[in-house]
Amino acid sequence: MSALSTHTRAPLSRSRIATAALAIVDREGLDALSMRRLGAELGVEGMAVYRHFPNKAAILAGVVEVLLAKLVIPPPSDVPWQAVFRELSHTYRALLLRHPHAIPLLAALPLSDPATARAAGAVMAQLRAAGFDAQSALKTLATITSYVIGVAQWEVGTAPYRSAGARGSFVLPPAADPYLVELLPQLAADDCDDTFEFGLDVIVRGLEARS
Amino acid sequence: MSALSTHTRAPLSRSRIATAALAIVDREGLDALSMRRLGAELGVEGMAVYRHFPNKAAILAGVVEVLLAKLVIPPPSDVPWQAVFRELSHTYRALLLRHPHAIPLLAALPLSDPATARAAGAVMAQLRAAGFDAQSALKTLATITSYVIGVAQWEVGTAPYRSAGARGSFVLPPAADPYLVELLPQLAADDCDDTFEFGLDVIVRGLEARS
DNA sequence: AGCGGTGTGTTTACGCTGTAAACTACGGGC
DNA sequence: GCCCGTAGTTTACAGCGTAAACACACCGCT
Repeated sequence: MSALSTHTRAPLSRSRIATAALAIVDREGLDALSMRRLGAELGVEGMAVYRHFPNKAAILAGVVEVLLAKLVIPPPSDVPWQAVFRELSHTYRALLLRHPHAIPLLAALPLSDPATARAAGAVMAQLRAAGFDAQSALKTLATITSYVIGVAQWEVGTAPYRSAGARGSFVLPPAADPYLVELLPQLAADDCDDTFEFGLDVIVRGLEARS
Repeated sequence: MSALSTHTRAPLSRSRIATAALAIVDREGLDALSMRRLGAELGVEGMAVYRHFPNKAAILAGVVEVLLAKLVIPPPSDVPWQAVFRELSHTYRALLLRHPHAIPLLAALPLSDPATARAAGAVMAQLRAAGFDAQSALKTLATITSYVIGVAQWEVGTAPYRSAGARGSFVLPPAADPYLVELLPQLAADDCDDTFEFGLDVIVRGLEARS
């Protein structure tokens, strides 16, 4: 019986495990990802995962890998760099927003793993092709990456306030901080896509002004 | 004896606890902060902390509060907004770099606690005084906050590579990703303060171009 | 056909975590 | 002098990451 079911189920693999881990993170948040929970998701006993990953950190790296693999970065072309720049930013932003619970993972990117390096390298190639010199391209990459991730974090962090505002139900206690009272309705009224576009415009214009 | 020592030591308090927690985080990293460890730091039994904070999340909020209290934001003046903007950015950046292990805490800022609201409100006041309308001020705040935090995260995350580069000892295995091989020396040669200034210039210029 | 090795998953165990509950001891008001 | 509230301690529990020992199915060899 149990032998049969063991025999029947699909075998574990690095990618199956990483994908399952991402599914848990997406569905239940980063904290919900434990070895035992991951095992359960795969119909297996937790410790089984250690046959394929040395430790939990490696699994998180695997999740990052899965995420960055979804990031298709087109090869350099003769499209004006501003358009390319905007498109890459939007693509990355969309990925982050599709996996809000995984943002801290991508924010901490140590560039160590090949997945990150590959993505970074592809963007660098784009920028170089657009005429940026190596150092400017790197600085630009750092700037835009920081910005996109930062905004996504801001957005996710402030989401509760926006939705509370939309429902017209701020949970503010009557004696709340006056700054907060002033800030929150503005925050609630804020359209994050607009805000992102605002900052993206600012950065693109700033880069244009530099040349 | 033990009664005496109990009697002698300074009593616990919210701020004493939060400060001790920050000290642990600074010295040993976020993961090292546990209730028992925090108790030990205070010469007390872990569980004692629960008399002053309802749970660990509240302690982390307390740490954020302590950190943001260090952020002195000058009142509005007639200094050109570009200078104010640059100074605020540098001040915040300096705070983050002085507490690198706490960056994830500040990155996740949900604006919920009064401390965050106070700081955000003070910056908003500055921007308003400089002639930004309310929505632009908020978007600008979001942009610069995202950028400063993002760069700090980038910087901390890539620090190992820079220091390895400085020592001329990349730990890259011979068969490393070609992108990585190309990227890493550039990264190692990068001066983060320069990179920060680069992006800050870009943003300031972009904001100027907007008006 | 039988046998040993290898590789995958399971079991058990250890020290750690956050925190609920019960307990102890001190200080101030009646 | 008692009595209560407050601060700190003790004990306990479920869950964590992971090391180690174990069980079992498969493969190639003879």
